[in-house]
Amino acid sequence: MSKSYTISNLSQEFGVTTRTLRHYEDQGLVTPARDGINRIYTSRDRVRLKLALRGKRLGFSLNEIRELFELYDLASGERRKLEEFAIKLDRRRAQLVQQREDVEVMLDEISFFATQCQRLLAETETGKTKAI
Amino acid sequence: MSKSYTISNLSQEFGVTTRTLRHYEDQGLVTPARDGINRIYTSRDRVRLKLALRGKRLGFSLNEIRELFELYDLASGERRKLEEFAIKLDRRRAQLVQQREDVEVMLDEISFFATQCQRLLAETETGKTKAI
DNA sequence: AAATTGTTTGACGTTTACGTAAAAGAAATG
DNA sequence: CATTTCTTTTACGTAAACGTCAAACAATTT
Repeated sequence: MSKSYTISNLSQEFGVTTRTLRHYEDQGLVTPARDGINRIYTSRDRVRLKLALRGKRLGFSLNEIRELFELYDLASGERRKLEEFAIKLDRRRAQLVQQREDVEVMLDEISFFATQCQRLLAETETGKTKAI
Repeated sequence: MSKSYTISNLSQEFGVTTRTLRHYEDQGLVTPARDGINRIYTSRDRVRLKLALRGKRLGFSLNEIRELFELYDLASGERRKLEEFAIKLDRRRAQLVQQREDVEVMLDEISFFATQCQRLLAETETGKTKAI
């Protein structure tokens, strides 16, 4: 008897709208059961939602996320599927490595600007402005 | 006399369409000069394009990228602007830190799957399949 | 000169990821 | 019982980021 959630439960927990959750269902990212007419989300749905949102933050499309889920679900290994899987994985990995690099560079730049900014703010604060 | 580029030069170098470059101009990300009617991109445009594409890979919108460029251009420090700048920077930094975390987790997961995948592929290759 | 190639400016089309509104049913609460 | 509150489906709307013509002009190349 694992936990179950209503649509607003998950909506609130993850800070998304119920519309979003229904949309994700349309896109096959979550597959809640029904209590009569109402959606009942399982902890599996919750995990998927979490993964989906992380994917989103990384710029993956819902479609790509669904594909990843399908790959996660790949249980019995048909050779052909596995090969495709391996190729896709490698593409993703390369992409992520690039992204990690991007993030590092961007963080460096931002921290430079932040420093500059703090310095300038400090100056004006102590009245050390050039002109006045 | 720094280098200059045609639209197809940059288009090819960065693997984007000319339409994209024109679109980025519409959005104020690049500001090529003109040789008669034709666009002439400077190395400054090239740098901006590079930055823009990195921003895109990280999931920034063109609008956010433009805002960042405006911040880059912020030369004379009006106190108010600087404060807003600092706040925006901090939000971005938090976002990037989260993203870095996301990337790490995702890379871990992917490498796990890759390993599994390789193992399965190796098995089928050597005919060590369970049933047959 | 004719044809190809590269460029321009519109301008409408498309995909993604939801937003938003409407109408209606179910459940909780005063 | 009446009224919120939560939920449902249906369906049109929208913002972003280009795609995709079309028509026209300029510079090369044959």
